[in-house]
This record gives sequence, C-alpha cells and structure tokens, in this order.
Amino acid sequence: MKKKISKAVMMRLPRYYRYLSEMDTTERETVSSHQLSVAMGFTASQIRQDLNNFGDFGVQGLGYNIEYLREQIAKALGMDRTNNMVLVGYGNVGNAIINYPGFANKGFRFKAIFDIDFSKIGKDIYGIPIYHVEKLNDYVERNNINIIVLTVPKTVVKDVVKNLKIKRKIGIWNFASIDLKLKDNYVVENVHLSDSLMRLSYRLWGKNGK
Amino acid sequence: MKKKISKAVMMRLPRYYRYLSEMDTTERETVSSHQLSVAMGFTASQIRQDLNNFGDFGVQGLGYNIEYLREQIAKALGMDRTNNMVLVGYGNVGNAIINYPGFANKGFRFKAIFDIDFSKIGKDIYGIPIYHVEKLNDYVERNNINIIVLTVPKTVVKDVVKNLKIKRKIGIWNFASIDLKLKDNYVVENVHLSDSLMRLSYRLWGKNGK
DNA sequence: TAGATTGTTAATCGATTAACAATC
DNA sequence: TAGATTGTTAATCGATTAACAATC
Repeated sequence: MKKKISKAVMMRLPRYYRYLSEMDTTERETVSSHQLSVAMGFTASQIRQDLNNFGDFGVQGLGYNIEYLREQIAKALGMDRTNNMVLVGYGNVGNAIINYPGFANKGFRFKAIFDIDFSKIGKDIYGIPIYHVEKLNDYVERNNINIIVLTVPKTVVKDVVKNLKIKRKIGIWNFASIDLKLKDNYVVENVHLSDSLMRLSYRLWGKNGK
Repeated sequence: MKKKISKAVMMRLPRYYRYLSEMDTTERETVSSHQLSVAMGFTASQIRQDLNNFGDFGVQGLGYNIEYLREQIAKALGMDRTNNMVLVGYGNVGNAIINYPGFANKGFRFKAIFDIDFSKIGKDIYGIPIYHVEKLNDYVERNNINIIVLTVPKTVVKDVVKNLKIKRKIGIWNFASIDLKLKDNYVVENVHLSDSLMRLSYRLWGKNGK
C-alpha cells in the first residue's frame, strides 16, 4: 500500500540509506526486517511499517532486496539526481564542508565558493573558484544551483540572505545557529551544532537523567 | 507540577535556550507563551505544556521571566557546570570545531587535542596542546575530561574507541557518519551531516514533497 | 476589580508495538 | 508442503492541540 511518507519515517530514511549502503551484497542479496532491526536498533515491526509506508519492497518469506531497497529509498529522498551547490563563507566551517568526504558520491557537487575576503577571492580550491559574495545571486540564477550552503558567521547570515532574489525552489543548508525565516520557495535545513552539544549535556547531567 | 522531561520536550529545550538567550531583557523582563510562539513557531499551548513539563516558571497574567526561565532550562540541560573536552583528530572538521564560537561561553572548554600526525604533535592551537592519540585514554582519566569529541575519519573511529577504557560516565560527540555501539557509561551523541543533507534533498525533491 | 496569561484537563492526532493472516 | 517473513489490522502509547478555570 502506498501513502504519504510520515514525518517520523522521513527522519529515519537517511539512516536506512546509510545502513543499506554499507551492507555487503556479494554474499547475500536480501535482508529481513529482523536482521535490520538488530543492526539498526529499531524494532522489526517498525521497520516493516516504515517500509510499507511508502512502497512495496519486501517479499514474504525472503525479506528485502538490499540493492533495490537502497535505490527506492534514494528515490524517495530525491537523491536520484545531481545537486549543484555553492558555499558561502570560506572560513573554518566552510573548509570542513568542502573537504567532507561522501557528498560528491551522492550527487552533491560544489560549483563555486563565495566570500568577502579579497585574499581568498580569485583563488580556487580543488578547482572550485572563489568569487566575491556580491556575485552570489547572479551566479545561482545562471548556473542552475539547487543548494546554497551557508557557513558564514551568524552576524552576517541575514545580510547574505537579504540579497537573494531567487524565485524557483532552492535549498539552504544553514550552519549558523539562527533560524532563518524566508519565503516558501527557500527550503531551509539547519545544522545547529550547539543544540546537539546541549543534548549531549542533558544526557550526561540533565535534571531527569535519561 | 513536576514530572520527567519527555523526549519530545528535551529535543526542543536547546531551541528554547537559544531564543531566550537572544532576548533583550533591558526593555521587558517577561515573555508570554504567545510571544514565544510567534518567535519560535510552536503553538502557545505547546509551549505552556513544555514548560510545565519540568517546572513551575510562569506567573498568571504576566508570563515567564526571561532570565529566570533561561537559567532553569540551562539547569535542566545540565549546563550549570563546566565541561572539560578533548578533541580527537585535528583535520578540517576538528579545526572547524576548535574555532567554533559559542562553546566556551556555555562552559565547554577544550583541554587538549589528539592526532597521529607527527607534524602536528607537540604544537598547540590557541594554547591547546596537541598530543599523540596513544595518550588519549590516560589523559582523559587523569584530567577529569567529560566529553571526547571525535573528528577522525570514519575508518579510524573504531580504533580510537577500542582503546578507551573509561569506567565513569563520559560523553562522546561523534562527527563520523557511523553509529557507535559502546558500553552504557559512554553517552554518544552523533552529528550526521550527510543525514541532514539528505533530509534537505527530501524536502526539495522527495517523492511525497512536503 | 478587570484583563491577561498561566496551569491543567480532556480531546485529538500521530507513531509505535503486537499479533497474525497472507504468501513467497 | 513447511518454514520464513512480509503486509496489515488492531491495540497501545505518547505528543499535540483546544479549551477554560485558576490566579496574578
């Protein structure tokens, strides 16, 4: 049965994708919900519910074809395509993201970097050119960019965002610890590092334990 | 009324903390659940439920005292203390974390860095010394370290973790896209950057749109 | 006192688990 | 056919929303 993917299931899909990607398909081609449950720490029941939530992938008595299931999840996540990205703010975080392995092989490609520092502008990093940030909007419009990665300091984010006049659907992957409020065609995904650290703190010392 | 903080509420606490920290308390000292709901994008009803979930902070007719509420949330998150941290793996991600602003002022302090690269070992970064990773376990035991930040490549994580023999409760903030399975005294918080990027992809192109 | 806003109960909604019939 | 394992329904659990009495 096919219905809308629920939010809880969507949040878990990247994890399924990761585990399935790491499975060795040379020995066995299928995996059962029980095997997955042991590896991933979900209940087998939840896994069957989840997968049934958006497609018919299993075969009774056999389980799920690992490779096929991985492909279907990739499709559901919209990862059966290339995403052209630009990075804004070539500081320490920007540098870490540009060098992060495992984006390119999932179809996420950096096309350009933007900064305000003239000592950086004009250079290129692994063939990715660095331009002045004032050229950002123009570049995004003309080069079919799908995702803008924001690694500028918190204080600058609003200025950068203010100058964006994109009309089509576009993703913003934001690393500043600020929640952006933008028009609906901007799809904002935040990475709040300090939120993550606070949750760790809670689990270590929080008033109600775990 | 005071009960155990539910998981959903705990996940939202860092966000409350962030918004309350950014509020200007020179003009007004209190904030109502309605005002918070507009700023944060939760319903006012949920905010009252959340805050009542772990304490009695509000005053009928007035709202919540911003400063006091922030302090109480910090306490609930276990942030009314200093955490001593070490970083393992001084690469691009490690460098980004060491330079990330806003950890120190929340009581998270880096005491040492560990790596295997002899061209780095012996140096120091802003006064934080870099040691060989074989000294990690010993250092953590002797220097009252609460949190180990793992910014080593995915392939090395298991080796690093294998050599840890800590018996007391300790946090692991893991940046490798691998789910660690450790003894119960290790509290593992993962930062899965590629999961976040996949969720952005879903919201842009996913099969069921948003 | 009157107005504002919380604290709290009840209703609704969504997510997870349990169980088993369907079927490979 | 017998065994394994999914798909799916029903039961349970938890989280959110709505409503309003309590109270500052």
